[in-house]
Amino acid sequence: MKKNSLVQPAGEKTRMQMADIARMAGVSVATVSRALSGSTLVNAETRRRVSDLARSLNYSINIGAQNLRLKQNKTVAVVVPYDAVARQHLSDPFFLSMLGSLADALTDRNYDMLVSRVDADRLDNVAALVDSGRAIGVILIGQWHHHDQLNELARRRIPLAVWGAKLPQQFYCTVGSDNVTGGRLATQHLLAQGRRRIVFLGDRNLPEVRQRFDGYTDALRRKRVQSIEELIIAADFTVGGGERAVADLLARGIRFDAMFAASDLLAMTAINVLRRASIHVPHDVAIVGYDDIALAPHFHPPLTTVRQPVDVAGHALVDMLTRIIAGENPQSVLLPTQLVTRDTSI
Amino acid sequence: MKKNSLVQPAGEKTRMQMADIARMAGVSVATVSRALSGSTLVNAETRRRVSDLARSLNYSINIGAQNLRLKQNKTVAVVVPYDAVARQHLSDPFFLSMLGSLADALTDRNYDMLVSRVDADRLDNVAALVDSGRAIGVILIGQWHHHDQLNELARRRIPLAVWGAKLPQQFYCTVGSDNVTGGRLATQHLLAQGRRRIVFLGDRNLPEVRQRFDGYTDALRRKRVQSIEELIIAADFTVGGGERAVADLLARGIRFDAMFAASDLLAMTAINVLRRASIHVPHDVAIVGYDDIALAPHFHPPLTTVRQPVDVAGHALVDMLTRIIAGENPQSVLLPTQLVTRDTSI
DNA sequence: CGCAATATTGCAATCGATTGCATAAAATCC
DNA sequence: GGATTTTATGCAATCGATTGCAATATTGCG
Repeated sequence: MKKNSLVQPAGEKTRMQMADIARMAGVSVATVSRALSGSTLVNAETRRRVSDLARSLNYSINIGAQNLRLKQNKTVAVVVPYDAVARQHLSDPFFLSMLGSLADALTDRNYDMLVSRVDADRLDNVAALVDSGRAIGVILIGQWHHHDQLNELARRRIPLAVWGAKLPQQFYCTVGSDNVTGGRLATQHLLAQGRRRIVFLGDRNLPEVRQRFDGYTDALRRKRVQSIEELIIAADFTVGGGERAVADLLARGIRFDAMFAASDLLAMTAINVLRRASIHVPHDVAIVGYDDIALAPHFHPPLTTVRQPVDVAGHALVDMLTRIIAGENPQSVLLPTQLVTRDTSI
Repeated sequence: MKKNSLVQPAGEKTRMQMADIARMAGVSVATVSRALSGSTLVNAETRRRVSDLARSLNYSINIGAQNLRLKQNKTVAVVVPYDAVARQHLSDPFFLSMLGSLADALTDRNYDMLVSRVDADRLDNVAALVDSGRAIGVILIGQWHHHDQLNELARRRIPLAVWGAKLPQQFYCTVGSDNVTGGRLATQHLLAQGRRRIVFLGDRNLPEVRQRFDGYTDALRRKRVQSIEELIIAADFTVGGGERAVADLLARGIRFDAMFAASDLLAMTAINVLRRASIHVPHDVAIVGYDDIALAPHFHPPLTTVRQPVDVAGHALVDMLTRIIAGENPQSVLLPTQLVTRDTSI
């Protein structure tokens, strides 16, 4: 008889709402609202009756309306800058594990996770996520070389937590691993094996890689080993990029007896290229990667690498963001890195 | 003086809203609303003035309020069932690429993507995502063995699109690759190389793997090759699981000259274990994987595999979901698979 | 110039929830 | 028994937007 039953003969298109529960329970919406929130202002028996009814009808409070009324928001945007040119997707497994870690941390705190790919050249778009009330704050994975844009976001008071390196003149907060120490540990380990011609593989334009490189040069300096320009190789984080870089290195006939790669993916790619050239790892070339992704211990040979504590990272980022939202002014966090010695470097 | 200025001395805690723009522009909120939506009901000059003002103040319409009023919703939940016991995280790179593909497809259609890990044993929780208005529909990656729970969700009229296998007695819609053909292609390819003792590696309890296995047995039958029970090896999708399974296979001294693995990750793990046992790939054992993940062509040796068209998959899933939401009753989609011959099987 | 047609704008109801305040019913007290 | 307190419920305003309808300002036409 009602319009509803005509519009959608197959079933209830229109979602259940509080007024429906109220009518069926013979009470007002106010009472339903109170009952469902467990208020003691409503009679215990009524409360139970309403709750049971709501449950049996699979009713869930409309979050949008609730958020509007309460001026609250339990959604965090997780942004992965996306290089439209390089199609640098979510390709690195490290990002995936990071996403998993964030999902865990946010779920723990009862936040929803809105995942957004944003064009790296238009990072100002992330402000709209907050300005429009879609999210209460932003966690950004992939600092890359967007320092200035991130500072601009912070200036606009967008609650923002970034996974990356702590830099001078930085007005946004980061959580990152101790890249300098990580780079130093990796390099010292290789030096301790008697290696002297150690390749550094990675794109130093990226702050995190730059810091790992600083650790590398620091380790060399401490050991009074001359740093060799031709062993410093630029390679982006893509598989193809690493492949080209190492192949090129071989083609140029440059001798080296070890390599420190800025990511496990790069290290693995390098190992594969070397193997194709009949260069034995670790006998001819010892290799240390960075990240300790899930695949690292199962690679052949199992990969020596510097572990970034991903599981801690998610919680640290969420923690930082909630504190920023609460009006605090937290310091950037440096998580400890740790050398994991396996078979590519013995 | 106001309470706000005490709570948040640094700046404007309260977000800009339409009323603010209206006051500053000297018009009513109605006019602002119309101006920002580009309505011709408002004078062109006023429209421009209001738009400019809004832009210069970084104002964005509150999506929550807008959705409430318009009874619309542009958020899709992407759910990855999470096995609390096995800690089967988002570990497989294939899932990651799938997530990327979905992000692309949803962004194209101007949808937001809410990513949710849900306990695999409590899949009924995903209904709440829709019932509460958080999302307008659900895309689920990881059918696993949750057939019944998924049917139950469909029965409750939750708009749902699943990546997985099409099964009998299925009331939800799936997009998946043609697993049977994929399995057959892989096996026929190995048979064509003269291999006869072909290991099948994978967990046949999972529908997709089961179908790949059906393709495997079908190829054997067509070629009148006896299927050998001891070559059928159970292995879950984790790295550790594959490692144990293959090591166990070797320990039991079972002879084999080829292997069809249900995922690239399994294939790679297997290759590493074999190499450690000095078994040469592809000379001693030819291997074909499944998925064609980004790493596959860069592995050593480059991996022969069956490609699942991930890029198409995202659009297909989003397409299916929007059609379900529009009240249509789409058929499950079977995407073509394709053998990619590389070096592990020559 | 007067009236109709048209172009702009604002008022107020609405979306689905929450909550202060008023009120009705029941319980308690003197 | 009547007054007062306590308990339970409902009314109506509110959150920040959209839009039908009414009202006003402007223009065109004879």
